[in-house]
Amino acid sequence: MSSKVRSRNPKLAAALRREQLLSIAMDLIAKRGFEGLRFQEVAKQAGINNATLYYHFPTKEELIQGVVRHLNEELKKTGRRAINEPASALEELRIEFQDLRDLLRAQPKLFIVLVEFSLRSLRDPAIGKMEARRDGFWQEHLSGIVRRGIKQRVFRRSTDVDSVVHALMAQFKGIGYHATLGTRKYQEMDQMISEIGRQVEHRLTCGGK
Amino acid sequence: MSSKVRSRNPKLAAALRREQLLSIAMDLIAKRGFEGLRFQEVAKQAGINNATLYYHFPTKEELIQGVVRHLNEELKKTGRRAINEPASALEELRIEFQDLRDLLRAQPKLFIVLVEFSLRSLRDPAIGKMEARRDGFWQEHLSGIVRRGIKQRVFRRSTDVDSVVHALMAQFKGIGYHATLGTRKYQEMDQMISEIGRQVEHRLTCGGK
Amino acid sequence: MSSKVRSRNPKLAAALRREQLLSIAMDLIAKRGFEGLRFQEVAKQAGINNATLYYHFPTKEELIQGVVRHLNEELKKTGRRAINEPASALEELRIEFQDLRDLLRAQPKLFIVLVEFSLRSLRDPAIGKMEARRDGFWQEHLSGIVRRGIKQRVFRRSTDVDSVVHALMAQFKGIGYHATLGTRKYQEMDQMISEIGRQVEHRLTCGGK
Amino acid sequence: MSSKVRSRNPKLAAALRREQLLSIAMDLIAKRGFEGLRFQEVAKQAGINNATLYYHFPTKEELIQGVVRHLNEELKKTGRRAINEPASALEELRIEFQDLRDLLRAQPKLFIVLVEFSLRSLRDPAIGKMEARRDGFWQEHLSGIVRRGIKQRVFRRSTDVDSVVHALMAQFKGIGYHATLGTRKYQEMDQMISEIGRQVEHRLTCGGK
DNA sequence: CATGAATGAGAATTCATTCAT
DNA sequence: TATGAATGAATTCTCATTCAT
Repeated sequence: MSSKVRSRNPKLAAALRREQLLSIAMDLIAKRGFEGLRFQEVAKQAGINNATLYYHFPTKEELIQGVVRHLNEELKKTGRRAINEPASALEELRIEFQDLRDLLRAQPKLFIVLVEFSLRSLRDPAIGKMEARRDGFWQEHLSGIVRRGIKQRVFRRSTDVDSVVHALMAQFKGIGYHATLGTRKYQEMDQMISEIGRQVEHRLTCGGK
Repeated sequence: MSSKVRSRNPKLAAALRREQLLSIAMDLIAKRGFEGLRFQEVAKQAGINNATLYYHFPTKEELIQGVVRHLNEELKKTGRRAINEPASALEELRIEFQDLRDLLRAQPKLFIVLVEFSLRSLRDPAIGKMEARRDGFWQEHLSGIVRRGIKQRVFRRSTDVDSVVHALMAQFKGIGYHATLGTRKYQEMDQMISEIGRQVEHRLTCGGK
Repeated sequence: MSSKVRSRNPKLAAALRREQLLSIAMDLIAKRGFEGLRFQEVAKQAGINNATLYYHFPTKEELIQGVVRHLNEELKKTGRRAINEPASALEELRIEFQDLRDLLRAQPKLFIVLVEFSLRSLRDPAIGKMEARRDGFWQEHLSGIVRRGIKQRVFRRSTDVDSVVHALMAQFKGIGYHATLGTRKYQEMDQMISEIGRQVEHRLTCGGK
Repeated sequence: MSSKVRSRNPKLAAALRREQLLSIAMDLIAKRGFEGLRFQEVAKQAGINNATLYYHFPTKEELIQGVVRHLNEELKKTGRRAINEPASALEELRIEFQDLRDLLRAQPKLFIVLVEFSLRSLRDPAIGKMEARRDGFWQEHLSGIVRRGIKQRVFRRSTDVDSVVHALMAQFKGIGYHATLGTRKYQEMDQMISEIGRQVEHRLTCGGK
């Protein structure tokens, strides 16, 4: 089992094994919850010995922080669609919603783990920092879109960037949260996302206070 | 310490003690997380012996289910404002947002505990059932408002009730989630809530597809 | 529930309640084993409060000793058949076997409890004494039969009373033990008892060393 | 203390340690009873930590089942005398009695543990199965002897194999039971065993119904 | 890299017993 | 007699972590 990961390149092999271990750990967090993550269980599922896992991650804390980074990588992968220079900020925003919808279908686990980490961040400063950093990046990203929208005159001139961005973050989080921990029917989920998308667009593009 | 709860009426005293214990447990869940809830700690904070707590709640599971009920009671208390017959569904909706804002300020802990329970409901069927029930009631409540709004011609005739209600639930959840586990500045929070409120109103009241 | 036991005569009522409690305790020992006997469980099954049971039996040890006495009473009830002056010692012996067979069918629980007490007597001196006393009486009883048999010339003159009596005790115990904790088919049980009975008779009545 | 068990051969060392632990557990059952067996006590007597014992036996149940197997091994060791091709079935039977007598002197604890297990088998299905299996093997073994005796014309032709075998089992159990939990004088014990042996032989070898 | 064995510090739960009313 | 509430002392079991090989 463990031999499958070995290769001629030891550095690569080590990195692969790390990835494998982190992936197992993340799945376990999704399945059993943050506090349900057991060092022994990770090792067992990887087919290695308890103590060997300690070679890769000298403490549970480090394993967890590895999972956070692993999660961030996973989230980045989805955002790639945005690279193909979209026509307008509105387009960009729609892509954000689309990405969310896709990710919800493809990897619902991610959202559960995200919620687990949010809670953990309240108690674990190290996680808190990493979570704040991710939120910060995201906020920046969304701010960019909104600002571009205003500049492009696609969005109302009177738009309050910060409020809208926080609203968007809350809405995105809410969608992920409600979809994975509440409703679980795809159809309902899609209609809900579309509805929120329309609300946002409506408000951002129409005139008025 | 334990004597504070005693009174001439034993039934009342028992109920009060239960409330006290559940309140302590809920606070602990907010502070240390669901899995961080220690039976001993609850007893200690109540000033009673470990085993005495078992007299009141024969298992940890029962204590936890008690906390869910306690939480539901707390949530109901907030909704009372809605009783004073509001003028229209729009008014009702605004009250919902207002209630949310108030509760977020008054008892931010509740939202943390709510998230903890959502996660727990994935793994614990008993909690799952209770959570589904609460969500169901809430959905009904919001559906009523939206339907009344349509009947009153305050909301667009073409409104798809289910989508809107799920959108609202996701947004409310997102607000609580983002406000307690992300941003924590009151001003940002308020602006975010207002922004979402305006989006919703805009979409529900303006004509168009 | 508890009122059923009450009567005009308080002394009688108390005695009846004691009997009831001991009976419950004995059944519990049969069902769950000696160490499985729970003070709380006895109270619960009697429909009284934990603390009330302490009124009747100030300690668990006293409850247990009460059960031993209760068991002895039960055992005495069976022996009554022997009173009707049997013709000979052989007759008496046969009655012993018959009594055993009957008791095994009527109250198999007794034998389980007897075994429980034998084991307990190894560790609990108080029980040990009571058990030794019962065994002593029984030994006397059997010695009487054997001696009468010799005097009546029904049994071999060369019979060694002590050996035979101990053999009988071992056999009776073995029958109860094997029948309740091993075989449980009535037919097999009866044939086994008859076989042993024949062996004993054969040896006791035939000539030769 | 724990180092005494270590050796160059790790497999052997592990097996030895297991044996050591099981032996300690069996002694404790004999001394304190089945329910008096404390995981901690076993660990303490082995000079290892509580948790280390759990490394070897993941649950108390597994430890106990290990003890049953250990006990069976011990019992098998005694039966070896029978291998030296005895002259006749009568000889074989006498060897059985002799083995019993020897074992009673050499390892009286075994009998206590056997009784403990019989009782436990009433409540614990896993133990029940193991006990039934042992009894089954023993029954087969004794049946073989009796059948050979009939074929060899040493035992009465009209012998009912099943009854005799069950009678023998009950008698053997009774001897062990009475000798370890009742009488404890060697002389009385020996005479009792001889007496029963003579009864059995007499009945099996003499003619008559 | 890898492993088997070991450990200390908890954590939940049980139970006989006590006490005020 | 009877009860509800309380308690201390166990006891089983879990888990992150360490260490010799």
